[in-house]
Amino acid sequence: MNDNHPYKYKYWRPAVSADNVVFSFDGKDLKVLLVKRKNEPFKDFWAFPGGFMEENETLQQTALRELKEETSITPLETRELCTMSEPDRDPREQVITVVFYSFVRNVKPKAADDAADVQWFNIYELPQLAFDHEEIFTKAIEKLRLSIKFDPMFFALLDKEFTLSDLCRLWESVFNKKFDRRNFQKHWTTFSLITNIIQPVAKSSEDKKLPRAPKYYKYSESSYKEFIKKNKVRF
Amino acid sequence: MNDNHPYKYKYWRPAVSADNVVFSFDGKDLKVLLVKRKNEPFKDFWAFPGGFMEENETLQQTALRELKEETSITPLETRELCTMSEPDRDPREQVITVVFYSFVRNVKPKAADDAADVQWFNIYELPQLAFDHEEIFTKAIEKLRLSIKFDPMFFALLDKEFTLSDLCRLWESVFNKKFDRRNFQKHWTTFSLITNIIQPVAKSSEDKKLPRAPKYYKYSESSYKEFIKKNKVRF
DNA sequence: ACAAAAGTGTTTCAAATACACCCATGG
DNA sequence: CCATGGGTGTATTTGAAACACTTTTGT
Repeated sequence: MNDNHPYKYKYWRPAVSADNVVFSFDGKDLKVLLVKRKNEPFKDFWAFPGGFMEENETLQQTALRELKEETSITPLETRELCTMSEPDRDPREQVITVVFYSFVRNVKPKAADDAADVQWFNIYELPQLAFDHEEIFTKAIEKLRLSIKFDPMFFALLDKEFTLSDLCRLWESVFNKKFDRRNFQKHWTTFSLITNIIQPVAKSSEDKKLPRAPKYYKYSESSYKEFIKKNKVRF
Repeated sequence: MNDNHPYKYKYWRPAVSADNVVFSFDGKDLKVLLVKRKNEPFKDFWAFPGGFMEENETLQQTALRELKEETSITPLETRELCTMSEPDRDPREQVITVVFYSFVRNVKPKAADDAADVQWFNIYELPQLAFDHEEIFTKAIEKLRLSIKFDPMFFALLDKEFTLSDLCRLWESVFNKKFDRRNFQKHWTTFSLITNIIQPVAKSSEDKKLPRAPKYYKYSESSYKEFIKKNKVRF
């Protein structure tokens, strides 16, 4: 590195980027947001939206800023997933990337300047990805499956008012397998209705055409926090 | 930044460091490894061992290299904890740090050049820490408590051959509370002996002076993997 | 009348909890 | 002979699992 630089710490430094794994759920399939790269390296490959860090922002801000720039999407909440730092993960020079994941609902992305295309993909039907993004995706799915039980952020994937069938379909998408609807419902109507984590609501507008009208529920953050407080480890 | 630099990506870049939260367990208390800083900023404050990234290494390698340099300790395994990137977390310029955590047993650290002192601290009696390291520690404890049930790395905190009382004391240290010894033992002698995750061994050297000779167990990685395979999510 | 989506019910079984008691050893 | 650390046993309760049946409505 040129010695005539403004840094106080005289250390080599990698380029630093932040990427986003954004999930959404259309009521049937879990989707993940990908952008088609307009530039080298990996031109025309699909990749998770993201970009380079700028001065005076946190990496989370980098992630959200780039996501908005490239796809016009802004999730309410993001979580850190992992950091990728293999020296040759970018063919040109060493770039470390910090990956965040988030959930959104019912949003249509708009492709921006440096992305040729933006699209939701069924998580079980992904195209080939740029860089080490397939490895990133594997980590994201693992995190997803680990956290669905206790991370209330998951409810961001559902409408504010949802049915237990909706919730069940979400779980089935996350684990890519069928669950027993009866036991699934019982679990939530006993365990979770006692804790009030989900609460019944009178659904105002009934849009779906269903043989029988389902009950609707909403997620209660305050009850969730109450539950977490009480739920201590014992033996 | 000076324009005459060798980087292909012409972006601003922060200094990047890696830090280590290293836990150990002396049979009674959980400890964490801290170094006393010899240099500014935060001179004479205690901090987690770590340092700046060098070219052509991964962040995990950075963490392990710095840990070895500063304390002479090399854990068998490390895991990523989080990334800290608040612009003002370092008073001189923006430094992002990727934090790793690991477990070791029975090692004495040796202070090195750029650390005035190295010491194990009871995790419930920590001194004031440098930078945002107290926030890092809070995250580390949370991770610890979340993962003790299913992360086999935890057994690295025990001797290869351990008693169920040892294991119980470890849990008690992690959660900072007492467990019912009877139920704790039953849990491991039923659930986990069936899965063979821990297996009884004939203890060779009996060093402790106890009223009654306890049974000794060892952790079985292969049985753990077998268990994880079978343990599927259902409803 | 029947398919399709939604709801409820029962029985069983495994695991967590909350308890009490016995055993061996060193002082 | 008793305190201490270690081991075993039993009753209760809870939640998960594996099952079948009923309700509503559009066609």
